[in-house]
Amino acid sequence: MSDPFDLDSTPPSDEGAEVKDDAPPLGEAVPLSQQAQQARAGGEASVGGIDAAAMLDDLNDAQREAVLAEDGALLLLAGAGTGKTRALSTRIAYKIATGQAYPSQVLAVTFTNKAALEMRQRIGSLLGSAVEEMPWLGTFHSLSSRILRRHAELVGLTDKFSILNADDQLRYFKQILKSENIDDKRYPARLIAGIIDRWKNRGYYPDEVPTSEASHFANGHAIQIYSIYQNRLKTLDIADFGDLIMHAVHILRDHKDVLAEYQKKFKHILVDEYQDTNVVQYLWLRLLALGHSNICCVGDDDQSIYGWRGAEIENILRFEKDFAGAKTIKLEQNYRSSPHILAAASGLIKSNEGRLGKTLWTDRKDGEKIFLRGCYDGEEEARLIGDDIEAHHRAKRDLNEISILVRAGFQMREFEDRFITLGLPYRVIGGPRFYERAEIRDANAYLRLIQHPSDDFALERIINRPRRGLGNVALQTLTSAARAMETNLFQAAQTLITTDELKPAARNALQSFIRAVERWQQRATEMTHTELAELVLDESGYIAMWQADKSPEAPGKLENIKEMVSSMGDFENLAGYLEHIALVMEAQSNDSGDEKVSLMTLHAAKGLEFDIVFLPGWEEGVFPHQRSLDEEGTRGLEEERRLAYVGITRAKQLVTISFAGNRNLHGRWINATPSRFIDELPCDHVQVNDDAHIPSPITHRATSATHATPIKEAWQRSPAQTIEGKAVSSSASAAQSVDYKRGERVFHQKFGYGHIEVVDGNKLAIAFDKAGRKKVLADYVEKHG
DNA sequence: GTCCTAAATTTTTTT
DNA sequence: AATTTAGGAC
Repeated sequence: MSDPFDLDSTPPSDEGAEVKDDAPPLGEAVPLSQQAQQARAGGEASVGGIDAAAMLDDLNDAQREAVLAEDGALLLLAGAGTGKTRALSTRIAYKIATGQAYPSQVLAVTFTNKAALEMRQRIGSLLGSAVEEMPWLGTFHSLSSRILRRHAELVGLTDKFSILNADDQLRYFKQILKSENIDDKRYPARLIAGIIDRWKNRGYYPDEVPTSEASHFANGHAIQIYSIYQNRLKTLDIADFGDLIMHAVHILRDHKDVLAEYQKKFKHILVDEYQDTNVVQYLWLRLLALGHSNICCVGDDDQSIYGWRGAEIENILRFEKDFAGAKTIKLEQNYRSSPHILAAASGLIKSNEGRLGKTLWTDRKDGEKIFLRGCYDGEEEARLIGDDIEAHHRAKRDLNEISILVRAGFQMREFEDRFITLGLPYRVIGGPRFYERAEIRDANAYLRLIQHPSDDFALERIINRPRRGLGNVALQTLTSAARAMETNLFQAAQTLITTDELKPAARNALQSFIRAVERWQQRATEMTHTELAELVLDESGYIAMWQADKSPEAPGKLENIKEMVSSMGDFENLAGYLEHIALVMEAQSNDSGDEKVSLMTLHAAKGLEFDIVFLPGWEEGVFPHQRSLDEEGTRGLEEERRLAYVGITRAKQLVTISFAGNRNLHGRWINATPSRFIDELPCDHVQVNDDAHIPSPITHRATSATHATPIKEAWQRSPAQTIEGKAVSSSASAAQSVDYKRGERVFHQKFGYGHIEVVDGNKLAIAFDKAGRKKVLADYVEKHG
């Protein structure tokens, strides 16, 4: 009887909720201005001892207007640093505190889990502990997943469906390409995946794709694969990321009764980062908001940076047409950045066309101009930034308030290398994720298979990990058997072990594997999911496999698995845990509050702020990224420019933009040109900085740009030298044969000091004091007493 | 079926 | 440059 997703579980009582839903304690009947006065006067409007009026005290006029605006469609056009999350959270908290809505009647949607968490915390602190639950606050994906589980049968799934991750998805596309005899050189799986993803972002099932697109994209192969793929997912009872939202929209669209239920349920809909919504997400909102149109969207057209994921900036530009009678409130007072930073960012974004147009202003007067620095190459850039950060650190600046924002992940490496050498503590945000590590995915695959035997992707992953003698041939046989029977691999395997299609050795191996899984499934009902995980990882031999592994990373992997198992205790049951890892991917950061510099991509930085921000790699081809220009033209360029805008506006006090004259990109030296965005920065707010305060070890470089030099001239002069003569550096350390022994202490140019753990010919596995375990060639280290 | 070597491919951004 | 994939030897 207990349905975890019961729509009306949170209000005081199920029956009562119906009535109260229609007549909230203090209602829309009272004009809002009056209501606000009441609230200010003494909090009569408040419920549960919370002082709703106090929430308004620290807001500016526009923010207060946003909180108090009448029901109906409302667009908050909020520039960077204008307190949009604050306004949105307060609007929700205010509605709850004044009794206009129960927490369970508020649908609040964000894009990232991080944003959802932050909003939850903000609302929580506004409301105190009085109202903790906000069951319908989450990301589009997590909320859709909930809706989908509740009505899965309407789209041919069960409530236990698994969620497919991008990795397995791509592997499966490759399989289909092969089995359909499609040339994967001409039509790479990535391309097909991209096309299908775009269709899903627009909400098209295979039979709904416009015919012209269906026949032209990838010569018709895309639609062919999409159709096969979607059918297969259905038989396996699996949904991918795109499906979560697409299926939810189809359910709402095709089942009036279900839609009505949710429409009635959600009295208030609030959406964060509206500029990033794509077509399906728009439909999703549109359907749910239909009727009362009680929807409040917050966004900034200048921060739309997810066009490549299907985001339609038009959604926000069109808002007032979409929702008749919509009201727009602009939040323009910026509380974050200094005037120079704000002016530089505003000047840059002016080059974009088709903006809604906001004028950010601040009453701050302090602050320095943006620093611009040309460097010889990427290594020097990393060194100079490292030096700057050390200087800030010595000046007692908090490292947590310093960040380096890069265009793409590969740019992070040289900074990590440099920071390790310096011993400078740093954290990578959105870097390699815990749940994406191979050992964690293996362990989870065991659990997925037990939970949901039709999860072919899980079975394929672990059927031969550890080695059971079930290699490609056995898997091939199994796959074709499954296809012939039109069922999943697990069921096919159960049949296959009763026939003699497989050789005896393989058949026995398969049989004992299947029996083991069946046994674990039974045990699952009689123990906690944590105990189950321990049992399975032990009995399967998976733990033993890593224990027997002599490679230096094996102990770390075992450590990760241990961490994973212990984290499972935070979840109610196995299903809850699996749902979490599929949707969240990020392990809860148990960051020990230590001071650390943050390193991340510009995309990951959205919504964050720092005192000091470094923006390296502003070179044509890197930023704006070449691919973006090639594939999206002007549209792509404008999105890159918005990304630059996002980067600059993260800073409260200090921005340092830099570029290198020579850049090593995947092994080739490129003679780089400074980014066009540098030219677009207004000169009055930029200071060309040639490291007057930090002596540069590169002597053959021009070092004379003055503060007054216009930006253009400065960069044309400074980093003009190219790479000749540079590539000699590594050949100097000729291979002298030295004997190394286990336990010996050594020094490495990049990783610092460490001791040898394993000697394998001229290869050494070394545990570095700061850099952790690495495999290194003996030529690159020297002995150290 | 497994292991080793050579070649190809990667690097835009994420739920 | 580094990691993944394919092919060939055993």
